[in-house]
Amino acid sequence: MKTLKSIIDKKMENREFREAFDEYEKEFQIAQKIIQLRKKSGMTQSELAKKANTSQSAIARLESGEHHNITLAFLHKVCNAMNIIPEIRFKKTGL
Amino acid sequence: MKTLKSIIDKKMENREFREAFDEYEKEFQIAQKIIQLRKKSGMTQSELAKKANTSQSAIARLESGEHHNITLAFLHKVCNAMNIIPEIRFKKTGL
DNA sequence: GATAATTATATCATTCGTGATATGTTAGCC
DNA sequence: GGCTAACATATCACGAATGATATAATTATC
Repeated sequence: MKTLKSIIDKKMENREFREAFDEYEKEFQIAQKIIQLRKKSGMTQSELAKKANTSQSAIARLESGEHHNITLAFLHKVCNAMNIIPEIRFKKTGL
Repeated sequence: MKTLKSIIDKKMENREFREAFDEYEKEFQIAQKIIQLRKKSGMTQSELAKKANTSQSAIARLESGEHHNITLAFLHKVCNAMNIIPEIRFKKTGL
């Protein structure tokens, strides 16, 4: 029986796919976190955009998690508008 | 007497300058960390570049800390080549 | 000091993220 | 239903990061 999991597991054996998937997941997590933080601060996308000197569409794009190539400058800018500081830590992988 | 610190402190009163400075410092920290991790793994810039599918000049640029607009994708790529995962955490500022 | 290895800097083309605007979609409210 | 607010999506110009290459500068080794 071909479950979705079995298909993904098979794909995961491929290094490129695995890395792309992991990266995508991380960006998605960032997107989710941004949404969470924005709602907690009680702002709409437009309000946050204005405070961060950007556009509502840019915020929507960030929160969509589709583009996994955001710049650190942009992330900082958005976070600053929410009184948040994004910190980066470097951890060893399992390998 | 005009010390360097007094001049910087004065500039720090300006919001834009302060944010730019803070951001610059963070990028510089990332750059330093990358250098540290690369040396610990015993690779040259060229070796790391090859492993990360980029160029030696790109690694040098990253490590120089001059460009504070690196993309997360690029950071991930370089880190992956060192078996490192960059994690992002969101912290509240003092305000 | 010469030579080689490593890193820094410069330049250019290309790709891609961002800003901006407009428009589509959805959900809630009257 | 119509209306409004909030969010999603599309498109385009522009600027900036990246890839690539070459070359200068630095460091290490002899």
